[in-house]
Amino acid sequence: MPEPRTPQFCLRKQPKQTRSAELVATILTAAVQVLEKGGAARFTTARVAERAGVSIGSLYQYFPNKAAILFQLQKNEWRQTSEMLQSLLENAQKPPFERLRTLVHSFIRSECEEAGMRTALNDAAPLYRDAPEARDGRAAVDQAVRAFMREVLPESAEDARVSAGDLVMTVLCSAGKRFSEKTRTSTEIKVYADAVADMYCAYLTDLEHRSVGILPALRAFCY
Amino acid sequence: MPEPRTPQFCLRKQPKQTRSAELVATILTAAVQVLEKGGAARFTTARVAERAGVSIGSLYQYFPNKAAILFQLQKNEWRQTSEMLQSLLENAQKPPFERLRTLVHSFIRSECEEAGMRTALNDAAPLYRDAPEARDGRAAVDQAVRAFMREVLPESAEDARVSAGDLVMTVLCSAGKRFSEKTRTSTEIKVYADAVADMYCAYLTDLEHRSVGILPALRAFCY
Amino acid sequence: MPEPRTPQFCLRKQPKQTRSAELVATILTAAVQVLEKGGAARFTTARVAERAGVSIGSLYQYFPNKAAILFQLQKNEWRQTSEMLQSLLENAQKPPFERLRTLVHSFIRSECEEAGMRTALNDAAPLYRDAPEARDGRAAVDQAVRAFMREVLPESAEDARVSAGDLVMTVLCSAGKRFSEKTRTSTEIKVYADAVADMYCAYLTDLEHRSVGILPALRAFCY
Amino acid sequence: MPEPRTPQFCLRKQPKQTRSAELVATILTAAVQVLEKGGAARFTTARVAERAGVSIGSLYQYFPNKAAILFQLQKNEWRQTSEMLQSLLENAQKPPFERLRTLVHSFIRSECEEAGMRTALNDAAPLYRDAPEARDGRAAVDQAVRAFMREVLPESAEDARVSAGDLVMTVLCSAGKRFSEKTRTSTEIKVYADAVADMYCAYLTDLEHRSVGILPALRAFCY
DNA sequence: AATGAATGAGCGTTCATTCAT
DNA sequence: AATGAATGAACGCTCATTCAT
Repeated sequence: MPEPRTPQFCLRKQPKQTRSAELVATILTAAVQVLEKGGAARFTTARVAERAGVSIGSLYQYFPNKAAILFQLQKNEWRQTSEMLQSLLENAQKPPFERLRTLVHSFIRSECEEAGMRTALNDAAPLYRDAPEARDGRAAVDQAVRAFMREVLPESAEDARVSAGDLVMTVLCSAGKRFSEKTRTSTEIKVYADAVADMYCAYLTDLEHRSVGILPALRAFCY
Repeated sequence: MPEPRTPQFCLRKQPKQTRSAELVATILTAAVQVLEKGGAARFTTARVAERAGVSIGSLYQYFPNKAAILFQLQKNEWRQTSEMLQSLLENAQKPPFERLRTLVHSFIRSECEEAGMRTALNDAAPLYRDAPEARDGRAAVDQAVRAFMREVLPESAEDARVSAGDLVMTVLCSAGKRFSEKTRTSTEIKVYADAVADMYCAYLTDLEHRSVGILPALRAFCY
Repeated sequence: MPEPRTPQFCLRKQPKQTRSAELVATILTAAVQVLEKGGAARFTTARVAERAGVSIGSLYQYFPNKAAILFQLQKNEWRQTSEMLQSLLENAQKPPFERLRTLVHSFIRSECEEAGMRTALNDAAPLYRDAPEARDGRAAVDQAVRAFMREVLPESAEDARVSAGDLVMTVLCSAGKRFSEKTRTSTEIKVYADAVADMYCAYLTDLEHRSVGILPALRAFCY
Repeated sequence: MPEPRTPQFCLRKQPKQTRSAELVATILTAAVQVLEKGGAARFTTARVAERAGVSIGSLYQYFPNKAAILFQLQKNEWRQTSEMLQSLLENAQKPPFERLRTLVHSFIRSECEEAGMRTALNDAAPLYRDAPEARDGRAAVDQAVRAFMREVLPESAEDARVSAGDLVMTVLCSAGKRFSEKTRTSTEIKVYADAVADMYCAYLTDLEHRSVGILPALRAFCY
């Protein structure tokens, strides 16, 4: 069994002590600022350390390399987004499509709000993209999405539901990222989010109807 | 008199002579190989020159800087895709939605085929992203898309058509890019492309019906 | 918010610690040697670092760029010359013209002593010439010169004194530089310095006499 | 007898044919323009050739290297200046000191007029400075100066005259160069040139008087 | 634990000069 | 004679990472 290569992207030590945890937080905050200010190209460990008011040596005591900092940033983004999506999807108070619409709006708005940082983080993606831990964050969201899809597509086959859920999430992420590349007004965001939500609703409605055989005629139109 | 900022991303000399054109082609081919082999991070002018069997000086006689090479690669990609999309959209033989479906399939398949190079090219985007010439390639496609939308949404308002066309293209591009990040089997591609096409068809159908007032009931389902 | 153009010609860190100060001194000494040995054309950061027995990275930790090294050298020259000129001008023991003569001798001798380095430094001037800090060194000397001129030309108008002082200094600098371009014997130096001093004395004497109206006849000789 | 190292600074071929002579002239004119436009740092053979509308190959057929072009430029400057100085010095119509004053004015004005080019040429001096032919241009002027000095200092010893002449010329050149480093108004030029001329007149007058023993008292003032 | 000075491989780019055509 | 494509050594400079203190 080959020894796993040590310096990956994970934290060097689990910061149990409060002191350490604070330091990590400070560094990550500084990293965000550096990323926002100068973009991925100007993101250097020296700048992060300076901004954090910490020596480079200390920085390297908690992060094995530059990529690890960026990866941690990305993980935090994912966790945050993930929590938002979950809470919106599980809110049983509202009808499913209304929840979906809200989710689209929230997601896209949040993408636009931190566009600068996200673009920079995205530019830096090549540095941490290969991390195996990268997809761990998705599990929780995936589960919530699947549960949601069972509500919306009760009659469809399970694999159809899974793939529909994947498509919805993939499109949301990618289109959100693309859309937020430019600065957007509040109105632009609303219009775009509504269009995406409309598309989702039409798609999911159609999908369900097809599986229960209600609209064969409509489907024929596609060919 | 402010010095004209000559060296942007355009070619240094229009290669009129066959000799020059060949050299440019050789360099671009080498660039693709370097990009595929080592990704954006290992893409250096020296490596490109070496791979092309050309001195670094010769390389710089045709390209003003590294970004220009990448930009030229991107432009070629764009042109190629653009031509494909146009020819598929304008093919009046098939019904619109079938054309759309074919287009989605072709686009996503082509994205997946050169995934490695495209990903690397995308990683390098920060280097040429700000080029003013970057959006010139879209004009032709945009026009074809608008014409197509007039076929599909004859009753809708013009601005609704434009925004629907934008959404369709944005989603296609971004979702295609995202999807092709991983290696995909032919089946995965088909399933995914069908799902996207289904989504588009449902969306556009719904959009048109709404504007002619046929399906108010279906829309109510969304809330 | 325009990025503050940090890296000019000043030192990157004020070398507070002895360690740093020593390193800076080592680098500057090496720079002088490189300059003397190979002239401005062969003055490269790599050579300076190598000669200083220091990595190129270390060099750049203290100097933001090549020009900064040369500029520092120039500043040191200026400071040294400046101190010499001041002390000679203010020495109230000797009569003014004797002080002036001593000054000319000292200045020209010192120019000739380090001629090689000074010529090279001068050749490199285009690199740092535009520095705003370049003229700060002159203030102290200017003041001393003005005070001296008040002794020598007590009856002349203030602006005449200022312009006479400027002329004397300009001529001294430029003629000294030109003269020291070739290797000179001690005798040549003495002869030349005496000639310059004679010229100054004659000029200043004449100037003062003219303003007090003593020698109108002598002036007539000029036309 | 060792074969003289071929590629020095002289022209590659004496351009006997009109065609060649024209080409050389074209190149030199272009060189001046390149020098004026971009300074010494941007002075490249490629730019000169392009500006001259000539291939680099042709350029190298007439000039063995870059330095040779600059050297030729410098020689032309010298010849031009030289002719001006000679004609002014030899003009027997006016009294000597008036000629000298005119000369100073003309010289400094001409230095200021082409300041940009001259500064650039000076910056490039390290490239051609070592040419042995460099001092040939001075012979004619030196002779004219010596003749002039015999007029002004008829009673002085020959070597005193020579060294006075040298001083006058050295100071004129160097002070002119220094003075013309900044852009100057017509008034500034006049004031400065008059000051220099005054200095010369006072100096030469004093020198002559000293050698004929007229002003021992004045001389005493110097010590 | 914390520091930050030191390292040096590596990068993008220029330009004087040559030489096959 | 004229061309201009080709060369490649050399440059200035950055920055992730280490390690002696």
